[in-house]
Amino acid sequence: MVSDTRRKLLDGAIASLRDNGIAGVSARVIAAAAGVNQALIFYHFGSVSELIDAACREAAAGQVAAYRPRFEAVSSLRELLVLGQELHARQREAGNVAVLAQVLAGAPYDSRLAGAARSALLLWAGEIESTLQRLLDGTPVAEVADVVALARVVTAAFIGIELYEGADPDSAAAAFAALGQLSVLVEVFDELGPVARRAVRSRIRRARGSARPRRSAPA
Amino acid sequence: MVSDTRRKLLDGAIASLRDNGIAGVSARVIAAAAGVNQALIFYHFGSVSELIDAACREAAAGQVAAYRPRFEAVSSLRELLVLGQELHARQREAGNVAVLAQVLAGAPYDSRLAGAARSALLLWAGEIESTLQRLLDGTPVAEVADVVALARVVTAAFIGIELYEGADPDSAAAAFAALGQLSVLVEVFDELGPVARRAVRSRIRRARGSARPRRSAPA
DNA sequence: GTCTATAGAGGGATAGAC
DNA sequence: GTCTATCCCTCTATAGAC
Repeated sequence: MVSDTRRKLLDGAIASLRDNGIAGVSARVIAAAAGVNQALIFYHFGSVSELIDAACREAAAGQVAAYRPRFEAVSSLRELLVLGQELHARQREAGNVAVLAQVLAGAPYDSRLAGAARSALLLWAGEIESTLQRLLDGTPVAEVADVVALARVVTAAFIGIELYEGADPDSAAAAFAALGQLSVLVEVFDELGPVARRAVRSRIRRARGSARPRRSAPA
Repeated sequence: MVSDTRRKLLDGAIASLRDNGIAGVSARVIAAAAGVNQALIFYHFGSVSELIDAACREAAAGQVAAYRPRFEAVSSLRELLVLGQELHARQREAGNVAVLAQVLAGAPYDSRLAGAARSALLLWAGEIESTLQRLLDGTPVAEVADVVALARVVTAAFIGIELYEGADPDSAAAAFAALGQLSVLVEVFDELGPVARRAVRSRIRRARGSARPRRSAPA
């Protein structure tokens, strides 16, 4: 059972990150958002970075768990996209993806943040990965695409769009629309069935000669 | 002609953003990197945000101009990807994409940074857009994809991968590999020619009924 | 245009009373 | 566990000498 103050601080950290950005968070800002004394951050978590680390891990785990049934209900790429758009829209209220983007921006300069970011990315990418695995299994696309890696591009693109949104909301909307178009393309491709499969196989044979071989799924 | 001090400050701002992140830059840090007195930032630019704004716009314009011939020489999606990977690798030295990611992270909380980020994104996305336009013109993919929007997803994905790299370098490499696989898919698709075209057209007709209509290119 | 010095706010972190 | 008070540092920005 997490004590009341710890709870408030974890929530306050996420709220501050969302409202002030990684450049605007501080012990005082977080404590004010949490409604507790500033010194308690150091008593309970040791430092601001450690608090953010804990808050980010917890929030990501909770969010991913909450969306798991939704991911499991998805039965096509376009449904996955719709889920992504909903997730993006909900960010206005909860802001968890925006928070992740902020932590990610700070990661290269703070090892605690890096750990938190890695943990959150793994959770989200894992969820996307198992969904893609299920959707693409046995399709021609699966022959050419490494699903693990694909899940990571999708995750990266999602975060990129989130950041894009902060600077240029209209363009971000257009980017989402384009993702939808790409998913249509993949679906059409899969509907081509054997024709596509043959073309893919012959292309891969050709590519093997000149390009580096396709990597197997990393750990 | 940009004065010597202004020049040093513009360079120092980019270097500091790259080395310290948006959360770690300050007038003192930038002045130290530039090797000039801290007070000169305010004399020449008015504020730290305004300096970053100017530096970011200038750097983006310079980088895009420098890469323009390379973009123009690209003749396939996979070549475009190779160019992207090279650009990504060069970031270890110049760090301009990482800088853009940092500015982007700060954009929602600072209108100056937002302007700088918008400007840089427009430049990069524009370059990618005209390249894609050239590569995809007349292909089946062009029938389903809005090139303007597509360029923005690619830009967003690129930035997302850059951030991903800061937290989890191995995964970022995997993400790049997946982009390569997607470009193979698109190429195979285009090689299918009339078959793909017919499938796309019929799919679009079906989609028009249930989904919202495809948007025309925004301004 | 460049410097020193400094005002005044806010930062992380700790000591010690309760 | 929580509080106040505080140390000492860094921050932006400006004033004023040169």
